[in-house]
Amino acid sequence: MPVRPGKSDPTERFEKIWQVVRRIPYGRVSTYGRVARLAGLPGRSRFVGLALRQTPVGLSLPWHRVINASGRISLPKFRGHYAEQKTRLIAEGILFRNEKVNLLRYGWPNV
DNA sequence: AATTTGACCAGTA
DNA sequence: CTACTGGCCAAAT
Repeated sequence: MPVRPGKSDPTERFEKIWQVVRRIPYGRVSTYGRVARLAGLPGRSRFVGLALRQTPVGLSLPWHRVINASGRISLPKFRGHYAEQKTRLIAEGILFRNEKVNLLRYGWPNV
């Protein structure tokens, strides 16, 4: 029993985010803002980034399908998991053009 | 308890 | 295209 079920466990607040991310289809991407809205937390895109950073190992989540509203990967280019995220997206057939993804083509949901 | 941080975003210049 | 701003607000420090 890791944690007292109930309030002060922040992990619970992240679960709604994770549920939405899990629904992003293979070969498509979503944005922090869209995920926040679909999770019932409109305007709290930063919270999505936090939730993804806190993703437990073992929970296989398509975190790489979440990019920013500009179509770019929101990670430092020469640090972190930038390369891994890009590789995973390309492996799903998503094309990059100057480090950017066309959200009109790959964005989910459409609006 | 107070302050800073942040895998964001839309607007503006 | 880049750079900066104000808004956002829970989590982390």
